Amino acid sequence: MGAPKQKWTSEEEAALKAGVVKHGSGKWRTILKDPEYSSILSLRSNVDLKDKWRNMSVTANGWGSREKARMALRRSQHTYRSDEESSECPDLDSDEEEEEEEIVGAKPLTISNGMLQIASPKQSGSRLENLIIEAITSLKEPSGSNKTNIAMYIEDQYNTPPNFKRILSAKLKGLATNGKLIKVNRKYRIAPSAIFSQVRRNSVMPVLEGRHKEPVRVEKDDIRNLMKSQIDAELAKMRTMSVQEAAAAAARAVAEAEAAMAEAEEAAKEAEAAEADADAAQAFAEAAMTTLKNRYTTNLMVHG
DNA sequence: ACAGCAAGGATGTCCTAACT
DNA sequence: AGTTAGGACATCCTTGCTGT
Repeated sequence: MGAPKQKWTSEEEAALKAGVVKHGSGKWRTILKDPEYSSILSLRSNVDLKDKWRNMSVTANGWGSREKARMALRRSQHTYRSDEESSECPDLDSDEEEEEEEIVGAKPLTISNGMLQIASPKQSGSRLENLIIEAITSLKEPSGSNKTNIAMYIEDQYNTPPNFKRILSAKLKGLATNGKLIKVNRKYRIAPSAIFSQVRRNSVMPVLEGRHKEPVRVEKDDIRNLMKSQIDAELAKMRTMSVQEAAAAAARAVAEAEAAMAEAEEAAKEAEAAEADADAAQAFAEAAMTTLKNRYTTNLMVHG
């Protein structure tokens, strides 16, 4: 190779991490230009920053065989604590305790019939599509989330297979093609129809933000809280019911869920129609602007 | 056309296990 | 204990895409 390898110092890594926190991942040039980090990262290019960030993400989430071997060695020497949350990604500290926490906190994902599934009993059967939607929703990035951030989110939450990035790329491409995601500037946003089908699976209606061109965002925590409180209330009711009453209540719940689904479907159609309206309106506005500009220029030419 | 970025290939470095 | 082979990781480099 041409240039000799320059190992990253902890100071450089810290500057990179701080830069990403401040400007976001993908803004490598901006981070380099930031006077706060430019002196520390003066020997690095934007590509170096990108590569290092990639490596840091891999080290923090995807455990290579070297780490596995180390962990196996340690496992044989002492036992682990198992009640800690996994740390933030990417992790710069090579602190042993944090490494252990990540392994313990990771939720394994498995591939079955070409679909990515979570092996955790709570969420078994979840598909990669759902995870992607969850990631984009949770990241709450105004202009959408790029592939790296989506991958990092999922890898942070779940233990992913080694070829996860490739699977994710293919899935994102597929979702963008079939219209479930909208890709703008390498960033992905959720198409309204995808949100409604996601919500339908959760049997909860989202709060619509009116006829807006921006995709409707569903607050995951709101859904979770709503579902939990609803379930708690239902369970409390059911404890006091007879078998017949419980059966009747269940039938009513099914009917309500079906009605909600139909309503959601209708709302999805409306949202899509609204989007089309907005596009048409924008096209009209642009045409009007062009006409006005032309008239203005003609007037200028005629009247001086 | 140019700049900036992501993706992926190429290659040096490090680590571990096996062997002597 | 020293050496070596193989694998994994870290970094550099190239290419193609996208936006201005």
